[in-house]
Amino acid sequence: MSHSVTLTTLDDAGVAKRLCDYDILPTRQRVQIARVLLAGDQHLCADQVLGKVKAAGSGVSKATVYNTLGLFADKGILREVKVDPNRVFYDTNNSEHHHFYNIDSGELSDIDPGRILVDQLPEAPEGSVIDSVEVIIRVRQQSIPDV
Amino acid sequence: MSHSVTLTTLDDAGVAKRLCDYDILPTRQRVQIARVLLAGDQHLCADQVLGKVKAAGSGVSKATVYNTLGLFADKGILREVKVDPNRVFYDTNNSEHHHFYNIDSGELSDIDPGRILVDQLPEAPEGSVIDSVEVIIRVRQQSIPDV
DNA sequence: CTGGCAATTTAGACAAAGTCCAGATTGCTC
DNA sequence: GAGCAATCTGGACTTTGTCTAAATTGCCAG
Ligand SMILES: [Mn+2]
Ligand SMILES: [Mn+2]
Ligand SMILES: [Zn+2]
Ligand SMILES: [Zn+2]
Repeated sequence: MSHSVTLTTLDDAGVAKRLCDYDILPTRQRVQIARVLLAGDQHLCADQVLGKVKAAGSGVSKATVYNTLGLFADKGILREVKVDPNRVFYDTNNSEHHHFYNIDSGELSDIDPGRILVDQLPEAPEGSVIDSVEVIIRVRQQSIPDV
Repeated sequence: MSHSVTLTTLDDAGVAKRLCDYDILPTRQRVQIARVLLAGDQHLCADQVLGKVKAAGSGVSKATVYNTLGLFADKGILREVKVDPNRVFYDTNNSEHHHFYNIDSGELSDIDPGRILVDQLPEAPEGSVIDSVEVIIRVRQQSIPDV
């Protein structure tokens, strides 16, 4: 069993169990949000999650979506990715990995782990301790070269 | 002469010349903003720049501060650092380097170049091309260990 | 059961950061 | 000095997210 489950076919009971594993009380709203998220590896922002939950016919308020995403991130079932000053992405892949960010399309994608290596990590400034190391490779749409 | 000038004693004429070097027409407002910025190596957000300009007794509008910071970044005299979803930092050090970001204090600081090395850069996704590579080391205030 | 109670959810007000616009200013050039 | 393009400006507006106070829900003791 992998740590980052990506089954499309996760029923409410399965989702609830998974939430419990992360010490999250599985309310109706949390299960609905988790179902949308755990449908596969994704990088979604709060708005998109709200849209998908609503599209799925479930009624969940904006405040609850924000509360829940924050809770999920705290509990470690999701990872926040802060790469764009306008929105936080929630990453269903909670293992250590880095990202490409397409500044034209706004699309975030994983960098194949092992395809990058950060060496010689420096000491954190006096009085602080490292929390996370994040590599972001910003990419642009390739422009057509002149013929 | 280094590329990133950090003189505290840069007069209006000097600043204006520097703006011209970057192909920026030195208006009164742009010079005032540049004086605040080029006073030393700093990582400031728009609000802080606006505050400093106003504190210096110069009248510059919010819209002009935003326009000008964007222009300076486009022209390459400043670098935008996107590490916090709430604000963009403007870095007066426009050379390639990476950052520590203290998530408790909100302080951004440079990583000594050469103290970090990113290896085995992966290929950009099909149809895209690398724009920049950014390493962000998030740090926390060190908690006091139990006695 | 059933009232009590804490946790959760909700609508909508609010806030922070940034963008946009239409009119005013500025700085050339002729 | 008039004409003109670039720039600047106040303030309305947008986006993303937070906050609050009231309603709902889920549990549990009695
Ligand atoms: Mn969004
Ligand atoms: Mn913002
Ligand atoms: Zn990811
Ligand atoms: Zn820097």
